[in-house]
Amino acid sequence: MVMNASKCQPEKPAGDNITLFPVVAGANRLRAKQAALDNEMSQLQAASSRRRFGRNETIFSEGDPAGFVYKVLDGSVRLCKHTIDGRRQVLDFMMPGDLFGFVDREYGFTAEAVTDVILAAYPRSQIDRLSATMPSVHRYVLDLVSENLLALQHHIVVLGCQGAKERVASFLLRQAERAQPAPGQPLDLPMGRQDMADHLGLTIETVCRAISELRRERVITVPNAHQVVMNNMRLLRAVTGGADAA
Amino acid sequence: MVMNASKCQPEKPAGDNITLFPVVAGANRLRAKQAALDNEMSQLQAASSRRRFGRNETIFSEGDPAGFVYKVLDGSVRLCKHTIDGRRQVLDFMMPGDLFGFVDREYGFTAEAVTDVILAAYPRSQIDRLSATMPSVHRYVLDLVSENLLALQHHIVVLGCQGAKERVASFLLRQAERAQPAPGQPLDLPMGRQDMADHLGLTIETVCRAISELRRERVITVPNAHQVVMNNMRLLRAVTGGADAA
DNA sequence: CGACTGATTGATACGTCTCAAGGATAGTGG
DNA sequence: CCACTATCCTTGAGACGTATCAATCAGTCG
Repeated sequence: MVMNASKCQPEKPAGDNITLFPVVAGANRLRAKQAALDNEMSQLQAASSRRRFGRNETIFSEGDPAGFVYKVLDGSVRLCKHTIDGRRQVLDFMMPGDLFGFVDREYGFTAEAVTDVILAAYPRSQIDRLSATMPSVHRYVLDLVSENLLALQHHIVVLGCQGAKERVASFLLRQAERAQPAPGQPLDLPMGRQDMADHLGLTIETVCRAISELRRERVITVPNAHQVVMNNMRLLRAVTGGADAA
Repeated sequence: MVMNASKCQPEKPAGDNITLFPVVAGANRLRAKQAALDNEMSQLQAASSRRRFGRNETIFSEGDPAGFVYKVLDGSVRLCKHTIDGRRQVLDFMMPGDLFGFVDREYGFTAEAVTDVILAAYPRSQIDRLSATMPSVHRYVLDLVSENLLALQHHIVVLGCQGAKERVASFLLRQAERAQPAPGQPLDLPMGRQDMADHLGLTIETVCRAISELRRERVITVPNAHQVVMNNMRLLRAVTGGADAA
């Protein structure tokens, strides 16, 4: 139970940089304040630390005081809700470059390492201070939350309207959009089938059958359990039943 | 197709006030800036306008430029996503006092009047200006969005983990928590069965059957299609299977 | 009163879950 | 290096829950 299923590269710089906010924070108008921003940012980066977690290790639990905002540098993370009677819902998967844990004073979900993972941890106190004093940072946080909101809304449509095959197709499309693999190149799926199932409100067997069916229909190719090649994006989108328009 | 099913009271002050933000914006530290805030707020209120929509009328559509933030003064509103092939997902219902439309430059969903409805419309430009200059307002907007986020996450658990009866029970509990009816007093459900079904990812028949079952088990009493009395909150929570802990 | 809309109930079909049995793959230890 | 073992994935058969189709019921409005 030690090593990662999808082998964990020892030294890939991954998330392109370890700063909390990307250079362009969603708008160009920040350019003028870049100097001041850089200063604050270097403070933030100085206060940040790296953390490693092994596969299936818990990063934080729902209800814990939200002391840190995390950025995935390498590996992937699942955000889950656990119900009292033991059911589990995976809200989302966080991939390299993604931020999580920036809402509210207590974490609203549990974060677990899907693979061995390297994170950057930023103190919440610093983020809050920055957000309060710098409109650009505040704006960026709001943009992050908004994006999050849209993703959740879309997932509600998936869970509320779609059948099993449609859900799996939507999931693959979303992962492909985030990872942007070159056409014909395989898409990495670090999470296991059970994780997908708990994300899509299905059982592991139903996920398997849906994937097999898409494979039989030649919509996708499945070199191994953790990789998929999308042969026909158009067709895959059609499978979702119009829920994924783009 | 004109009058409301759950009779639309001609002059109930409803949302307790017509200001965009309540007096206490989620934190006490605002108190000091109250005077300045009041000034800004009065400007905002001056710029706001009232709007009326009839039952099933569209308030705005997904993709429309987000010119206004709305507050429900009377009646109720459903926020939906429509898929290309005609399926519909109701993301949430907005009741008196609730705000909607404050994320992003384009609306991410369609808003429709469930009943005849009276709204206050606030120009987005003003809100953005306030939010950029006043940290307290910014903070309040963030709180609103966060609350929204939590609600969506919870609903994902409902759709992903729960069966039909559990979903209906969760829905009733949530509505009761928002409306806080006195014990033994009926809870108003302005929306029809089809709206509930599209919210819960079920069919209208399944919603009916779940409600009937809860009625047979004496967990709820149903005076009419638009009212429910919760006889046993504890039992109702147990029905949800532990998804609604509080 | 009579027609309409929405809610409810019943019978059946379909899709997903459950339970069970192989099969593939990676890590372990001889 | 190879067999061993554990874990995960895949497939099948049958059970269960929800959707679908159809009919009835209840309330509202003309």
